[in-house]
Formats: sequence, structure tokens, C-alpha cells
Amino acid sequence: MNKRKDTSLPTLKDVARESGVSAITVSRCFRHPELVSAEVRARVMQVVDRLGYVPNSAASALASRRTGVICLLLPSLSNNVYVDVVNGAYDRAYGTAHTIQIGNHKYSPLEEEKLVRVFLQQNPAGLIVAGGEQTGAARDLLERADCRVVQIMDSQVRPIDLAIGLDHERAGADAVEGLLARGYCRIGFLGARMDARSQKRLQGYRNALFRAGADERVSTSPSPSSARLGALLLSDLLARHPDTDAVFTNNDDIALGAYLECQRRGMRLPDAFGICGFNDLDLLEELNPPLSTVRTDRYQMGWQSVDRLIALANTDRPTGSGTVDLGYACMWRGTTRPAPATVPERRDRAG
Amino acid sequence: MNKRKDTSLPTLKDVARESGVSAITVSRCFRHPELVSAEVRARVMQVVDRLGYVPNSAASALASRRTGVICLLLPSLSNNVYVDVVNGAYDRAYGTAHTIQIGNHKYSPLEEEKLVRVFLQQNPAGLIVAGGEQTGAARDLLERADCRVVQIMDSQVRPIDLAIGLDHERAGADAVEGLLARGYCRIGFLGARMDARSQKRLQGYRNALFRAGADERVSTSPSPSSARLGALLLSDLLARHPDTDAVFTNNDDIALGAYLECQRRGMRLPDAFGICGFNDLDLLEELNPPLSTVRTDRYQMGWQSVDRLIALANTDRPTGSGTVDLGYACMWRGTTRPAPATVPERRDRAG
DNA sequence: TTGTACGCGTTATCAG
DNA sequence: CTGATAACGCGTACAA
Repeated sequence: MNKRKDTSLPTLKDVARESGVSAITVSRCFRHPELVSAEVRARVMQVVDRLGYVPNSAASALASRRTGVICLLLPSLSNNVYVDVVNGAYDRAYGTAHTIQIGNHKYSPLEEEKLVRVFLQQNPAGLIVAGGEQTGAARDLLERADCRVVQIMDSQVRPIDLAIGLDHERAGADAVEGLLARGYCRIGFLGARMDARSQKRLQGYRNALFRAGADERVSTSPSPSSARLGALLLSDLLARHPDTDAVFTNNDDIALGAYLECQRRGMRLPDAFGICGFNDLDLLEELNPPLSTVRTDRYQMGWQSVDRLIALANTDRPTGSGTVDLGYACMWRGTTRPAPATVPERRDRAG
Repeated sequence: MNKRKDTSLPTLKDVARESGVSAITVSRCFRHPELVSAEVRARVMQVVDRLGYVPNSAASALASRRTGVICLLLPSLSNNVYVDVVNGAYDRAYGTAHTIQIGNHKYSPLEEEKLVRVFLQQNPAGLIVAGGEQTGAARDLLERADCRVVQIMDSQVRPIDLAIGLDHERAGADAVEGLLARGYCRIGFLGARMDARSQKRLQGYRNALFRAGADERVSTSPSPSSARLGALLLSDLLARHPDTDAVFTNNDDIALGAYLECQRRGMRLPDAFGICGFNDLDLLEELNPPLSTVRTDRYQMGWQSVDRLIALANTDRPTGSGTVDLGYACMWRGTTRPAPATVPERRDRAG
């Protein structure tokens, strides 16, 4: 009859029988060890080892209405930026009772909303989303959610609960001010995709130029970032503003494209032209000359957000919620001229 | 008493009551719609929509001993190669009842074994692992597993069940033969990490050189791949074999490093020196000159493996298991000299 | 085609 | 500190 019984895994009941206690006591050895006497616990754990018992998470989830799942909802898995986040999140979750579940909404707020719905059904232990541009409905769901939620990437959002990221507008302004300080004065902006955080960097660029009394020159595209697009954007910009002497780009892929386009045109970096990217992808530090860029710590965003979620799981959401600013760091390398000695490097809390 | 009842989601029972049928009928509307009359089904689904009912996967998993989870067990999430696999897998699973769960064992067979254990506890619908170098215990678990399993990346493994990948040894040999055909004759091999598939490519390199009567010159490192390491490996090789006139590299990161080292040394590509990489990462096609490399279709490996798994879920494992060879394609670009007209491009089934 | 009875493995609740 | 009992929400195996 029970033709499956022999293949099936040991259950709480089996362990309970073998160790002469009740099932609930075995359960407590896992969830609340402090409520079980040391000797009973030792006896039980021995049987657990002998039988190779492993808790059934489906049963646990059903009975307790909680899971160890942490949902990580990202705009993309192609973009290296988010891959770093994923790595940080996985590394932090590894070895804990928590599991990461990834969602990829491909920059669509509507898809994001759908995924929030789906994820929330599972009673996750926590939820991580990128940025603050959720649909109204999604934000609503997130605000009522029965778990903690952290928004990553951007520290300048109206937080739903927790926010961990950096100030993109200030980072953009800092980068441009760095270019100005290095003697570039007709600075362009190159950007692709132009999501909310890119817009903030563009705003930072504008702020810095405005303060310096310089005029702006912008070339953007809604297409996904790529080196190829970066080359096109630079060409476009130079066609419209031939006297441009430097660019701040939306990200390092665009920067690479601009870099290669400069090579093709025989524009010498950093003397004839300056480039500052954004994100600090590993590969581009190896170029000759190495790319100047703004370093952001995506790995830490993933790591920290899972860390907070684990610490705060089963915790009530406070009325006042928090923001963690991970900062950024301008990395002035070979695609920009050296700064005069007096210019201080501006450096936030980034490591 | 039921102080939670108001917050809680609608259940099968609620839908059943509202639509005047039994719970199991509602269940069947989801699992086996064909067993329910059209009118009843319509009525039920209407109530489902109205109530916003969503099946509880924990309860479903508990009752049926099955889940919609497909486990994807990878050696790394930093390496672009695996990120592409992840993307393919997610894209195929999107919108289905299946969910991807990623594991990252960081190239450790022991960690892989642990993760196989953990994953198998969840009664997954399917399991995807990379390559064929599992520990004995892991292979054992996989062979007895109550779900289909596919091994990706490498088509030349003794398959546990299904294998989807390419022939790395042949790809390596093809690449080197391509270099020979393009007039390079003192060809080196540069490799990092040197996992099983890298070893096979190295073997292919050796085969090709042996057939051509040329001598080998190899520089490898167990460290993870990076452009920086690629530059070091090339320097090492040139120190030992100054007359080397081309390299076939383990992957594109190493190739980029070699490429940049050539730039630094003023060795002109492709005339003075040839480089052929492996994998065809997007960025490197944009270089001046663009990198010659071997294209592999990691996205398809992810996509196809999930596709097969979905198709074969709840299917018994046949005694004879299958292999899908996705092929590869040599992309001869600017870092190698053009071939004499007579050399045919060798192209496998890759698109 | 639809329904009944029961069990899946665990945890909440309350009593001891 | 430990245990008995009753859910948790759904699917299996029959029966009707």
C-alpha cells in the first residue's frame, strides 16, 4: 500500500519516536532550542543525525505561515550592476536558513508589480526591490506587506521601510566637478536606458555645470546600455558639439564605447579628451589608459540588505524607517588628466 | 479567536463555497481543467478572479509531494558565462508555474554535493547542474533523484539523465586549427581556473598542434580568470617562449588581458600576433580590432534545459538518456589575420 | 463529471 | 520544560 514509504524521508514523528519525546519537542529543538533541556536536546539531535532528518520546509511554511525566503526583485540580470547585487545577497544568505529568490522585471514597473504580488503570496521573510519607482499598487502592497522590505541602489527615495544605496545626484555632481577641476570645461553627458537613477546622475551633472556657469550638452537613448551605443552617443554628441572636451557617462558600458570611439578617431585620452564612467566595472581598470569612473558598491547593497532582513525578520516595522548610504568613490585614473594638487578627493563612506 | 482570519488570503474552500462546488473541483480547475465541465470551470474561475485567489504553494507541495521548483546549480555567479545561463533559464520559466532556484557552489564539488542534498529535499520538479564532475555521492543522489536532471555546458559527459552543451575539446581543436590556417605556427595556450571544460579545450589545443606537428607552449593558473591575470599569463609565456606568434585562450577575460598586454608591448594585432578567445562576450567585439573568439550559446543552454525539464516533469527517466549538442562557432575577427580563401569556416549547429 | 475522507509534516495554543 | 490536540491549505484515492 504505502509503496512509497520506504523511499520517503524521516519526519519529525520518526525522530520523536526514536528519541522518546513528542514531535513538538523535536520541532522546538530546531526553532527554539532554549526551551528544551540540554539533555533532551542532545538526545534528539543525535537521532536527527543518525536518521539524517531534515525539516520539510513546505510543512513548516504551511503550519507557521512563514518561510525563509528572501525575494530579490531586480530590473535586469544582464546588467553587471545587478549581478553584483545578486552575488552579495547569495553570499550573505549562504549557510543560513534563508533562501534567495530572484525576480527579473526587465525595467517594467508593471512586471515588478506582478512579481511583488506573486512573491508576497509566499509569505517571504523579506523583500528587496530596486529603487523607488514602484507603481502605486506595488508600493501599497509593499507598505502593507507582512515582512520587512528594503529598497536598494538609491538612498534618496521616500523609503517604504528601509533603503540602502547611494545618492546618485550627488555622485553625478561630484564626478562632473572632478572633471571641471581637471581642466575640462565643455563637458557632455552620455546616457542609455535612463532609468530613475540615471536621471538623477544627469541632474547632478546639470547642477554641477550650472554652478560652474558652463552649458550642458547631453546625448541619451532609451535603449539598453552597450559599448556600441556608447560609441554612437559620443558620435552624436560630437556632431552637435564638436568642441566637447570630456564626457561623464551614465555607466561604464557607455564609457567603454566612448573610449573606443575616441581611439578610432585618434582623440588622445586624457589630454585631448576626458572620460569618466560610472560603476567601476573590473575589466575597465585594465585598459590602457585605465578608465576613470565612479565606484559603487553593489555587492554590499546585496549583502547588507539580506543582512538587515535576516536581523529584522519577525520584527515589527517601526513607524520611522531607515536609510543606509553606502556612498561612492570617484576613481580618477588614466582617462582624465591629473588634478591640480589642491583639489581634495571627495569620498563618501564607500570602502 | 481567529484574529488573523481577516488578513488571511482566500483559500480553495472559500472559492468552493462561493461557487457552490467542492474544494477538489476548484483544485482541478487549476491542475486538470480538462476533467471539469466548461460551465463549472467558468463559474469557478470567475469567483477565483473576484476573490483574487492564488494557490498556496506550500500546501500544494505538502499534499502532492511535488513543487514547481527547478534548481539551477552553478559554479559561479561572477563569471558572465553562467549569468547568461541564468538569464536563459529565467526567461524560459517566466510566466509558467515553474520557479528557478539558484545555487552557487563556487567551483567546489563538495559544496555542490551539499547543495544537491538541500535541493533534493524540496522535491524539485527538475535539477540542472554544470558539467560532469560531481562527487560520487552527488552523482549517486542525482541518479536516484525523483526528478529529471540535466547537465549543462558540456555535451561530452557520461550523462546522468540529460546533457545539453558543446564539445569543448573539439571547439579547442577547431580554434587552434583556425589559427594554424591563418598562418600562425607557434601558438600558445593561456588558461585560468582550469576546470574540467578548460582542460578539455586545452586537450583540443594539444590535439591540433600534435596533428600539425607543432610544439605546445602553455601557461595556466588555478586562479579565477581576469583580464589582469591574462596579461600576466601572456607575459609569462613570452618570457619562456619569446617567439610565440599567437595564443588561444581559455576564455575572453584572459584574451582581453593578453590583448591589452600586446598593446602595451606594441605588438600589433593581428599581424605581429594573433589572439583567439573563448565564449564571445559582447563587449569584446567592440574593441579595435575586435576580438576573434569562439562563440558559445550559454543563454540557450539555460533556456533549453528549463524547457526540457518542464516538458519532461513527471516523466519517468528512460534507461537511455540523451545528449543535446548546441555546438559553437569560431568568430574570426580582427585579432587574427584573414584566412586564405580555401579554408572553410567550421560551424556546428550554433545559430 | 463531481464529491468524500483522509493524510501530507509541521507549528500554535494551551494545559500540565 | 514537555505534551496533546487541532489546525495550516491542498491533493490523492476512491466512491458516487
